[in-house]
Amino acid sequence: MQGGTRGGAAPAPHGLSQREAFSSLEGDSREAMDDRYDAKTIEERWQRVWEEARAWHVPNPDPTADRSRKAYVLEMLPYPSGTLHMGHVLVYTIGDVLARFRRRQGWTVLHPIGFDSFGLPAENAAIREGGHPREITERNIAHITREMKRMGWSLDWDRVMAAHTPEYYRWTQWLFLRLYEAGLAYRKAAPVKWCPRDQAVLANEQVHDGRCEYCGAEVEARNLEQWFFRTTRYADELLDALEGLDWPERVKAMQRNWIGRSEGAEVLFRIEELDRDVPVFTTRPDTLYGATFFVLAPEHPLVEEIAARMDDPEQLRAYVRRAAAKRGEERAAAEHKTGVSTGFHAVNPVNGERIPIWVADYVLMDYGTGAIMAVPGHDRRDFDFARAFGLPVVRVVEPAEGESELPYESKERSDRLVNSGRFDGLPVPEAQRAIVAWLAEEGRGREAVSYRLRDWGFSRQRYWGCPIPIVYCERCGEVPVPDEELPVLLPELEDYRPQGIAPLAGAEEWVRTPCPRCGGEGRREVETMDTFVDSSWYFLRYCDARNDEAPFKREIVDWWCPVDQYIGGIDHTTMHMIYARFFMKALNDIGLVGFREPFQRFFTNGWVQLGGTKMSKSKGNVIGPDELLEAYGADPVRLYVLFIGPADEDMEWTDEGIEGMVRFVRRLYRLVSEVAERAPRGEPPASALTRKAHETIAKVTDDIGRRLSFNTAIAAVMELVNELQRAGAEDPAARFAAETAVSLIQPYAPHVAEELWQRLGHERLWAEPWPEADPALLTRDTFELVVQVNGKVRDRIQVEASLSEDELVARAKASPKVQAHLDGGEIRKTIVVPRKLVNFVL
RNA sequence: GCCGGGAUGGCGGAACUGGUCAGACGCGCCCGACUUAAAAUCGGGUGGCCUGCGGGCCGUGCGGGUUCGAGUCCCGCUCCCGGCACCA
Repeated sequence: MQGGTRGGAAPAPHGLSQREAFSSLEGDSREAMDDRYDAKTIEERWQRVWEEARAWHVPNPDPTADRSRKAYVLEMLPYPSGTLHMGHVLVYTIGDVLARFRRRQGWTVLHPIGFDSFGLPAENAAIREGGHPREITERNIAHITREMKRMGWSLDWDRVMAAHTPEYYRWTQWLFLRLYEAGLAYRKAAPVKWCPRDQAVLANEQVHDGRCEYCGAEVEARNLEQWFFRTTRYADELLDALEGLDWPERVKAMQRNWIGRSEGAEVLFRIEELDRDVPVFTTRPDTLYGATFFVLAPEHPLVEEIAARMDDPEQLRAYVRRAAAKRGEERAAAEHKTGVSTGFHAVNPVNGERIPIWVADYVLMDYGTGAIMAVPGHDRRDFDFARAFGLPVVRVVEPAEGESELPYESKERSDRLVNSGRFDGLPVPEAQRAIVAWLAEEGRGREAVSYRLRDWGFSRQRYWGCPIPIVYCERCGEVPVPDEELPVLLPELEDYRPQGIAPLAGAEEWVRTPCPRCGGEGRREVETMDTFVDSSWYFLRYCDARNDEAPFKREIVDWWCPVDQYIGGIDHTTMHMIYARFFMKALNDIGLVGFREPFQRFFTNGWVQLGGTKMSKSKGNVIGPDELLEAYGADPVRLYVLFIGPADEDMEWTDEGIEGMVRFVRRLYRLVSEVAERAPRGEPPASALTRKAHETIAKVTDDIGRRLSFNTAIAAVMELVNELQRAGAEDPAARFAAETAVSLIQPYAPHVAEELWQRLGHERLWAEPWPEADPALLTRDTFELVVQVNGKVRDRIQVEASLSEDELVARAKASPKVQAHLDGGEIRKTIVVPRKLVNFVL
């Protein structure tokens, strides 16, 4: 624990205060041994019982069984870091409450767990520590598994998977081959950063100011053949299907932004000197007359053609090289726009005007067509460029009234075209239609849609990942490895540091393999898959986790899926969650699954903060679950992380808070123990305490099941416990109230609940049906009628629920307090809200 | 710039469909009981101002509005958080 290092705010180091708290828990020697809450003993005992009963294992149902009461509860696949952190504690506790709750409601619950065990962190840790990624990964998995079990999460460990095991990645490869066959996985040349001195591919983050992070050499762009999934084929569906998902609005908004659909037109410009047509994409076809120059991205294929015909191409080529070495962010962050004039010209199809062609890195090759018509009068970026290089700026859109400075980017309905030939005077929307229609007629353009979403480049020049099952043969070319030869095992490697094109290239014996098609000499693909491929289908594997003939059986997957409740961080919204959605659409089209969306309902957890900021090692404000478990026990920690605040918002951890939760658990423990011993048995009377218990059942059931409002459910149980305590252990309803409280708190604090349930003379609370509120007890036969005069509350009177509206008014009017305020006035209006209030308006 | 979310006591938060003097539950703080004392525990209090102790007035970021009634709905702002962003 990072004692005393967090912001200097805490008077005492955490370690200390927790140890004090711990000793005080044990401290009270005067209480009977039996009535002392000892988290450790209780938790170990019940974890053993559950393990022996295999309580959380769920067998696969008959695929024809009714699936109206199934719940697939899933937390995002964890990367197996050395130890659990507070984020895990929150996420898995949320899922666990839901899983335990639904099980007790008689649902068939799938609540599995696994590990995202391929990937850079393990590889980097291995490079740092000098071990093998596999050893480090497996050690971490073993450790984190123990911690997860100590948290008491009801996970089905019989279905555990880990992405780095051949049993799993065999099927990752198998699925890749299906996508490959369907034309959804393909290779194309794409630029990577290459350090000529280290002879290695660099990750984007390893490039600073166009230089290698390690040796400082100037980085080059290399076009490497890389693997892509055709995510863009589903761009429209990925966007439109968001509508039907029960996800938080901000998550949907993020995906919409990410997909970035925009409607416009593609327009063909003729390049005069090459006598070639080049398409551009624009969202403003109405501004076509305002195009005063034309820009190609530095990576545009025509740039080299142009350079080849220039008298002095060196300046242009140097610019292209410089642009290639820059990272995307560096290009975007550039203070001033840069570019080079080519001396070539493009012809505007609408008026035949010749405009100069420039090459500039503010135009991106991978959006639109990699070329633009520049309209500086109505586009900020083109305007900046025009200013920098003294290019003309023309106005072609004018607001209906008033002045407007250029660049004028807005497009009000009333804005009209000027300087646009025969389209002058047309309002912007009509002008767009008219110009596109004219272009289409002339064969110079058409309506077009462009997306920000790119195809997913999933090959990595790294060792610790799933090998891509492809062999390159001189005669046959690119050949997929046949299914029977899967898995393509990741070879053991002495040196797996990034070097050359990819570390696997160094495993010469592994690389050389006969071509599966012709038997001639072949070489294996040496790149590995992005770990997001592993996590795009893991939730399918859980359904049929021990199948060694296929990744899964379709009927079984179709029975369990889609995931009913997905839980995880909002930070995975745009990558993982889009990739997994893409996978389901692809697998459905291939016929491997019967649905198209993986996650029906999604809950985003907040972050546990300390001292106002997210816990992080670098800030030194980390509280580890290990220490908390030691100091307080799993139940109080589970209760507290869900009690601090709404689980989907960031929350501030405080030592006082968790200590308050320990107090609550101890109070519950003592109170229920007393009730178990002394409370009368038999049917509870229809008393206020009994009613409170039923109201609490209704509230907690709704809070967990419908609202996912975990904090308010705990508060409701606390209210019940408070009322029980006031009534005392001898109250005739005490036993029922205690049983209800224990039963309702069980999803949150399963160990102590089980212990208390046993004390109350029962067993197996985890399998006990969830209590149901008696509706007869929820509707009271009297209620408190609020009487207002002019909207101000003047009295509250107990009345029978059976009274009619007229009778309510009569009672209200009869109240002396109300009379005092009605005095002298004439009642103009009377509002009656049944079962709530009467309001007299004077 | 575009898009999304938010602002309630000393603090975390509650109030779900406009309807119980807004503030549940917890933390903190204050008072009391138990104790030689302390801790623990238990009981009580705790939005602000005024009070003749009956109560009165004000109060949910700011300014307007709708309504018998607004934390909740509408319009206009301020600030905070998040996503996208040379995306043509």
